[in-house]
Amino acid sequence: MTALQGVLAERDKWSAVGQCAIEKTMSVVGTKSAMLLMREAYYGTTRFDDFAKRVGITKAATSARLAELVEAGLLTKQPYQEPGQRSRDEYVLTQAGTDFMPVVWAMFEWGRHHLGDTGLRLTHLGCGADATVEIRCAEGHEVPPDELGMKLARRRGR
Amino acid sequence: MTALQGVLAERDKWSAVGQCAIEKTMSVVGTKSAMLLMREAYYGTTRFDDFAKRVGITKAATSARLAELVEAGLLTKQPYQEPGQRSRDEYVLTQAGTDFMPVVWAMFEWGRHHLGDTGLRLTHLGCGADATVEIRCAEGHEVPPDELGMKLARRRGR
DNA sequence: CAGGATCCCTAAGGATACTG
DNA sequence: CAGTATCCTTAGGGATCCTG
Repeated sequence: MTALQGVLAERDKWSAVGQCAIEKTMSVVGTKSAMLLMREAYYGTTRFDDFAKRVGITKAATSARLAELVEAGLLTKQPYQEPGQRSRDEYVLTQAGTDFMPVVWAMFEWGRHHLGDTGLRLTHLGCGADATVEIRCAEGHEVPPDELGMKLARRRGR
Repeated sequence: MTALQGVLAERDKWSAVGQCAIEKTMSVVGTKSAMLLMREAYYGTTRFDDFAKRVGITKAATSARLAELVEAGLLTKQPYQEPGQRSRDEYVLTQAGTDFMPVVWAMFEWGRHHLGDTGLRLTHLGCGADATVEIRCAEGHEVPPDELGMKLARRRGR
């Protein structure tokens, strides 16, 4: 039982506020290949062919998905030049792309627990302990499902 | 620059370990409607028609997606009976479904920051502070992108 | 209320071949 | 290496109508 279930009465009001952030996010990066491309970007991949090979999708799909991720602001194309070669582009993470990490690693963690563990673990390099994705509040408390709520904040201009 | 980028040398070895957890997760719940159905489940929706109406998809899609979520173990069908009515099923969250929260709310938070804020906020009901989705280690440290690593643990039987 | 059936359209993505 | 172009298959999902 999650505490959010208490908000059903207000829920319909929120729809009126505008399209849900989850829906917008899924529209932008809601395909398997987009998620896997982001994963590869986190692993350090920057070259087109490496993306295609490591994700295991065709170049056509790679091209389409990378273009969308660039357009959505998660990656940027940056020119680089190897000696004797013409200038090419590589795909590097933006701040928005790095901010997307919790989504990808939350999926990783959920899959690991519920769909079979491959032995891979996220770790905190600073102290060596395993890392995971959690819901926490600004006061630093871990927020269990039954203490998670939703509120409609007064919006400040922007 | 993320620290994970140091792992590229080992990365190809991991592919051999088996299909990535992110990929498996996306195969199971990788559609926009599945995510939105989970969101509604967190808000407390349990009835078929309410899911269809609140998510804004057709009953055919609702039926297909809910069946997949039940099969994947995120929801269960539970019989209920209203006085004078025949017995029907409602869809309730399982533990695996509740465990999926970080994925959905991480998308919510990312969309809120990068695709336009609707004013909705996650809150910790216990203390009233805003809540968010973070990467933390077992020692309780918040893990910034440049301190997040990946390691291949020895797998223990199960 | 909780679907199933049918029809149709679009997006994702594989395979293959070609280009600068 | 970094794509583009073409062809084809499948899955997601809207619209509409029907059923217990």
